Amino acid sequence: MQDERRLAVLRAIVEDYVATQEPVGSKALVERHGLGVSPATVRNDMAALEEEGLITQPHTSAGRIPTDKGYRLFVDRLTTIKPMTPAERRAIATILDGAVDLDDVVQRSVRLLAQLTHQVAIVQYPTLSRSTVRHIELVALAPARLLVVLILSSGRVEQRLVDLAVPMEDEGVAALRGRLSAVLSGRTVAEATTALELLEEAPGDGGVQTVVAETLVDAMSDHRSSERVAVGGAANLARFGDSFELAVRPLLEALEEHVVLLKLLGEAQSGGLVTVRIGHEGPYQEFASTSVVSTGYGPADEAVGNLGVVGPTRMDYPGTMASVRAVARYVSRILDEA
Amino acid sequence: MQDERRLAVLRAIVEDYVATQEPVGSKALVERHGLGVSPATVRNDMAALEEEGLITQPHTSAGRIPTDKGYRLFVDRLTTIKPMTPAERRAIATILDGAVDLDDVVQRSVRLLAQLTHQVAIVQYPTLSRSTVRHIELVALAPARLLVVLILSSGRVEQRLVDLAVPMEDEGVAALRGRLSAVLSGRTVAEATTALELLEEAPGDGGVQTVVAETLVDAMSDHRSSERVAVGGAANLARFGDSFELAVRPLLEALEEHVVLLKLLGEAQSGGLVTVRIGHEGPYQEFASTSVVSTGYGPADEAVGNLGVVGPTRMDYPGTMASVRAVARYVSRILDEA
DNA sequence: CTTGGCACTCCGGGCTGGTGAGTGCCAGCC
DNA sequence: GGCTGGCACTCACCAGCCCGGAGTGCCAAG
Repeated sequence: MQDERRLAVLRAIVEDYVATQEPVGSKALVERHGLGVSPATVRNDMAALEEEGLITQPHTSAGRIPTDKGYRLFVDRLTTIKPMTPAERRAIATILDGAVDLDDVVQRSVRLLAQLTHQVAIVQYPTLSRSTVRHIELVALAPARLLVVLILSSGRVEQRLVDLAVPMEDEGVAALRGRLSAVLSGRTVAEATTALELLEEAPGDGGVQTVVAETLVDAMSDHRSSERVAVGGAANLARFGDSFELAVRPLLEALEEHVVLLKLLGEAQSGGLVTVRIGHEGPYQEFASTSVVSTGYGPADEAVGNLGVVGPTRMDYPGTMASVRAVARYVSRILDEA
Repeated sequence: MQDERRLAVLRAIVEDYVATQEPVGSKALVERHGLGVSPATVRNDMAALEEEGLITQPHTSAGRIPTDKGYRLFVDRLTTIKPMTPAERRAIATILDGAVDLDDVVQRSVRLLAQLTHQVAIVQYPTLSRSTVRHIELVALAPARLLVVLILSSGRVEQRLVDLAVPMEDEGVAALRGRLSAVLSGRTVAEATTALELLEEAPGDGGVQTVVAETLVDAMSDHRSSERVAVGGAANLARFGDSFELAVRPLLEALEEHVVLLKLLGEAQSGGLVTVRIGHEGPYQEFASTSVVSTGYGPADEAVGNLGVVGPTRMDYPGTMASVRAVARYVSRILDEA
């Protein structure tokens, strides 16, 4: 079957090009990979592959490089995700198990992912929308000043200061805390928000209830809508090698635009599936020469956030996919335990 | 006085080189600046300036560029900090006044500074060491689980979860809170830390006091020693123009090493003084072609943190210094009000 | 001390020719 | 029908070369 051989040639081209970063020619190909045919045969195959739009030559009579379509086929059909070595697994486990709180988990994940893949890593903070209210605390710091603490099942703690128009008795604070706790405890953030909006309307103790409810709604919506991300491994941008202006610059600018990054990460994929967005497949044409490898994470198959890396289309897909998947799994496990 | 003219020539060279980024020759100099002498005269002056090590030529028979020493003299004696325009002042005020909490102030400052200077901005989070303990709260989330909340005068709120070996009565929690509050309230973080270390020793209620004290010490030391910084405007690295490998890469790598950034910012300068560290004057020789413009900020002349920008030695010092100073002042004012 | 003149240096761009990697095609072979 | 060796062809890349231009240093005169 010369059809199979052609795919083998495509795979060899992708692997070589990723490794050397140079167009790969027919002769080098047969030497490096053990396909038992002559260069001339490979040339014919290459012509066919080019016909199908899977590879291309940067200029006449140079070697071939894969097109986005070529990478796509490679990722979909020609590769299996490399398993992580035991040593790598241990390293991941040790680093992530040392985290002290949720933010620390996110920050460690970003660093880890950047190190493992030698690329720019992006980790989305877990969304609150699916987490539930575990506890609410009101603390009177001063007669007319309240500290509102909101603890969610995801482990996130939000706190806000509220200045009151009128001073408030300790019993009043306790009563309000009791009321809020009764209404909100165990509810999801979405449910809690609607419940609070009702409370806001109700006339209460001199407007205190209203302002506290507003604050809580604000605290909940804040980190749900303007979802935050952590970025790491910007130094790996240097790996783009050529085309500073073309590829590195737009990325550098995007790194501080968290909205753009979130869009790059894309929709959450649950169930351990890793999404690969190659070059122009993405939402921005500025990133025509970058690929995004991402996946969702979260306890028990329920995605509460995404993480992934972005790098040149010419990247080591099997290895990168493996790292992304492995880190997502460990993060999920940690969230499960917490 | 030809001595004065020589300094004028130096100033002109610095200004032209900063603007054009190209070595500046004698002819262009007399044309662009109105020094009423001939190119030949300027050449003599240039030779003298070169003799003193203030300027140099990249290669024989090219224009001159300032040396680090030349920039130093320029900054020290030849320039006054450009005042900000009213429009700029208003912009700064509007942006910073919109901040909702301490972290937001820091993040907005970084963005602002990066925008104003078109360079990489660094803002250190306020240190805790000078702030005092305003309030301590213990909340029993579960029989054997405590939430510890620590509120500091700087406005920072730290919270930790503590798992207890044995369950604890509500009265015990209240008593412990009272004891801690009595010992710590109003103390500086440093004082509080030593006080807590004594408490740790004392045998208490089944080790609860010990573990809570440890947690508090940890929370206080955490953000004091590993002081955090915010970074912004990484995209402005592109402004380095040439010498990607030489200048941009080390910086790109340093941007995630917060320790390095802190060292770059240097010692806090209070009293509105702006520090300029030019090229090799800094602590790292990798950054021989970058300068750091920084200053301290904090309420009432008491520096609680630094902020600044880092950019190529060839930068607009007067403008940059003005921006850094202006932002530091506004941030200080906000901290004063809070 | 300043100025105009002059010879000198050297970077940078454009042109040229040689080299090598790689291709496409064709005719022969299994 | 598919594979192979051979061969002519095409470019990118590099080194060498030349040349113009910007800029300098020096000198002698004002």
